[in-house]
Amino acid sequence: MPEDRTHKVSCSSYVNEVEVAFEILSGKWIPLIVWTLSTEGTKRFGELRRIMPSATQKMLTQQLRALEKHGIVSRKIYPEVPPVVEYSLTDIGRKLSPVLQDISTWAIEYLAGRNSSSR
Amino acid sequence: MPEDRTHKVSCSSYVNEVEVAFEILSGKWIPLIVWTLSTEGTKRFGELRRIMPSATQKMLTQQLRALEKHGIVSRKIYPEVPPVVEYSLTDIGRKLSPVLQDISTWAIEYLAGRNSSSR
DNA sequence: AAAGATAGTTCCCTTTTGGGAACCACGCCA
DNA sequence: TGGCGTGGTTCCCAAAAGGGAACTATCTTT
Repeated sequence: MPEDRTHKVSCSSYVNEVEVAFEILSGKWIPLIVWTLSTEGTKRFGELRRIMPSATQKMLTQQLRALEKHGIVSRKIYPEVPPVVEYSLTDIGRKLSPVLQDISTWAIEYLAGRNSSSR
Repeated sequence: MPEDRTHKVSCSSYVNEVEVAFEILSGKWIPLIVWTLSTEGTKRFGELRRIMPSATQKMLTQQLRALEKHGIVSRKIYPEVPPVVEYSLTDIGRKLSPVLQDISTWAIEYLAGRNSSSR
C-alpha cells in the first residue's frame, strides 16, 4: 500500500495544532472536496467527478480515502448495481465549514490586493 | 531556479478561492512560520531556527522566500556585520491570524475526539 | 592568523505526490 | 451475448518537495 497516508496524524508529535489541520487538509483535491461537501452536502462519487473534471478517478478515490481515514468524511455504500456510493462530512468535518468560509474570505481579499497596483 | 514556486497563485485559475489559500500555506514549515510570526511578532532568522530546530537552514530560507514572494511576510535587512535580518507579517499576512486561531481550535477539538474512544 | 557569528547558497540525493492507461466486478438491458 | 454504467484498483512513470553536507561573505574578537 504505497499511496497511503494513514495514521500520520495520530502518531507524530506537533509543535502546534495548526500543523495537524494542514496535514489533514493537504492534498491536491482535498480542500475542494471538503468545500464541496460542506456547501453542497452529500454527493455521490460520480457527482464529485463531474464537479472536479480535472481530478482523475484514481486521485479522487485516493483523497476521499484519506479524508475517510482521518474521520472527516464518511462513505456510505448502497449494495445496488450499478453501485451507489455517497460521501458526506462527519460531525467534526462539518465543523470545518466556518473555517473554510473564513479562509475563502481571506483569499478573496488577498487576491483583490494583488490585482490593484501592479501585476 | 528549480526550488521556486513564484507566481503560481497569480497565473492559475481556481475553482474556489480556498485553493489559493491552501496553495500559499502549503509547505512543511509554512504554517508554523506564519503561526509563530502571528503570535510572537517580528523574529530574526536565527530566532526562527531556534524555534524550529528540525527545519534545516535551507528549508527555512526557502519557505520564508516563498512567503515573501506571496506577500505574506516582509524581510528587513540591516546592513550590519554579522548580518541582521528580521521577518514579520505584512498587513494581509496579519489578517491570517484569526483564521489560524480558528484552525487551531478546530484541530484541538479534532484531536480530542480522536483520543476519546479507541485509538 | 585563526576562529566565531549570522544569514545565507549550492549540489546532490531520496522520498513523496501526482497523473495516465489499463484493468476489474456486477448485474441489467437490448 | 456483449455492451453499458458505476465505482473502483493496479502498475508504471514523471514531477515536485524535502533533506544533508559543504561552501560563502563580512567584520569582530582572541
